[in-house]
Amino acid sequence: MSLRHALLAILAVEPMTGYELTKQFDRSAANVWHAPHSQIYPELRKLETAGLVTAESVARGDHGIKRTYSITEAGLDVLVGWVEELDPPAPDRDAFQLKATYLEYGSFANARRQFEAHLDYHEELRRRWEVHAQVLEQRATALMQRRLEVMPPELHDALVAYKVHVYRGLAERARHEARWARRGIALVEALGAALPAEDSGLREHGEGLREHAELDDHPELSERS
Amino acid sequence: MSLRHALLAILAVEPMTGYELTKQFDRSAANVWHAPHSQIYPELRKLETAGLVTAESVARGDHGIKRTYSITEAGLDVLVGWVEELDPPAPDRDAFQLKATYLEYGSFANARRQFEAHLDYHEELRRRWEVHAQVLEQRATALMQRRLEVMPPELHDALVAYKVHVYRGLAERARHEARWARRGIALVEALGAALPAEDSGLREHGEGLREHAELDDHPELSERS
DNA sequence: ACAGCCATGTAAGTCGTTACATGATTGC
DNA sequence: GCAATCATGTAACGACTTACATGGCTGT
Repeated sequence: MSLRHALLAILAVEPMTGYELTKQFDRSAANVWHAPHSQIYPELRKLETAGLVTAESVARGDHGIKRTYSITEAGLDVLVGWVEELDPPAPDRDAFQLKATYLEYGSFANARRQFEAHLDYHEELRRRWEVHAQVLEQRATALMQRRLEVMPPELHDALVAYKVHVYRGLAERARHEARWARRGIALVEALGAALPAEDSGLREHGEGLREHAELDDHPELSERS
Repeated sequence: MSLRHALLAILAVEPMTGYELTKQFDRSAANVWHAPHSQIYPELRKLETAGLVTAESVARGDHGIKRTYSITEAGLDVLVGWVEELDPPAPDRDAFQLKATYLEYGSFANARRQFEAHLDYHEELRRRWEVHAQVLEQRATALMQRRLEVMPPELHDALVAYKVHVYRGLAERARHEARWARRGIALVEALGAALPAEDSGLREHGEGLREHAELDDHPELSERS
C-alpha cells in the first residue's frame, strides 16, 4: 500500500502527467520505495477509479494523449490519514543477511567477495545519501521548491527537516552496513588464517559433508543426545 | 528466490517434515526472511518437482499422511551455487522511511508518536538479536547442534562465526534505528518549540494548504517569492 | 535519417498475504 | 471430553518483476 501514498504525496505538490510523476518519483520517493513505471501507470488508474486523483486528457501529436493527474480532496485526506496511521512493522526480509548466515557452504574466498561487494555498494550508497541530504537541506531540488511554494510557511522547516533526517539516517545506515561488511572481511581473514593450508569451504570439504549427511540414512550410526 | 534457498539450507541439516521445517525455519532463517507456512508447503512441492528434494510419505492416523523431505545432491549443488553467487542489491523499500519523509502532512504529536513506535520496536528487536547471537555463539539451539554434527569439524568455527556476525549486525542495525528514532523525537520537539502555540500540522493548517493548492488554478493570485 | 528522450502502456509470471479449511494426536 | 499442538493444505487477491510494444518530438 505504500506506492499509492508515495504517488499521492508527489501529486500533492502539483498536477503532473504519469511520465513527469515517474521522473519526480525516481528522484525522491523511489529512494526509499522503488517502483518501475509499469507499476505506476496502472496505479494511477486505480487512484483515479478510487476518486483520489482526477485525470485530464490532453492531445499530444495526432492520436496520442497525455493525461495530467491532480490530487483530489479525498486524495489529500487519504494521504494525511496514512501519515497519521501507525503501521505494523514490515516482516524482515534481507537476502544478503540470509546468505551471510550460510556462508559456510561456500569458500572463504567467496565469503570475502560477498562482504566486499556489500561494502562497495554501501559505501557508494552512503555518498549518495549524504549528497542527497545536503541537496534537500539547501532546498535545491525542483520538487522541493514547488513544495515550499505550496505549503504554508510555518511548515517549511519541518518539511525540510524530516526529509533531511530520513536521508541522514539512510547515510548512517549505509555507514553501519559498510562497517559490518568490513568486520565481516576481517572475520573471514581470521577464519582463513586458522585454516591456512587451503581455500576452504564446502567445495573442498563437500564430499565430507555429503557423507556426513548420508549417515542420516543409518540412524544407528548418527544417533545423538 | 530466497525462500527456496533458505529451505534447502535447513534441509541440508537433516530430513524433516514440512511442519518441522516450518518450525525450524521460524526459529532461524525467518528472522531475516519471513515466510508463512502457506508459502512453505507449496514451495516444498516445487522443490520436489525440480528434484532438489525428495519426499517420503509416511502414514499418519488412518488417512493422514506425513511427508518427510530430504535434500538431494542436486539440491546441495543449488544451495552451494546460491551461496557463491553475488546477487544484485535489492531495490530499497522501507515503508517507515517513506512515511517519515512526509511527516509534515501530519501533526507534530503524530510525528512524535511515529518515531516513538519505531524506537520501541527497534529497542525490542535489539534485545532479541543480542540474545539470539549469544545463543548461537554458545551453539545452543537444536538445529545448530545437528548442523555441527553433520558438518566437517574444520568448518565449525566458520559456521558459528558467520551466524553470530549476522545477528550482531542485526542488533547493531536495530541500535542504529533506535538512535535515529530518538534523534527524530528530539527533532520534533525542536520543531514544536519553534511553533509553541498549537499542535501544528496539516490538520490545523490544512485549509491553508488546500487553498494554496487551489490557488494554482489562478496563477496570478498565488505568485510569490 | 537517426539517436535520444518523451510518453504510455500491456502481459505473463512470480512472490507474498490473509483467510479459510480439515483432521490427528497427546496430555489433562 | 477438551484444549493445545501436530500437520497439511487451498484459494483469492494484491504487489512486484521483466519483457515487450508502440509511437511522438527534437535536434543534428
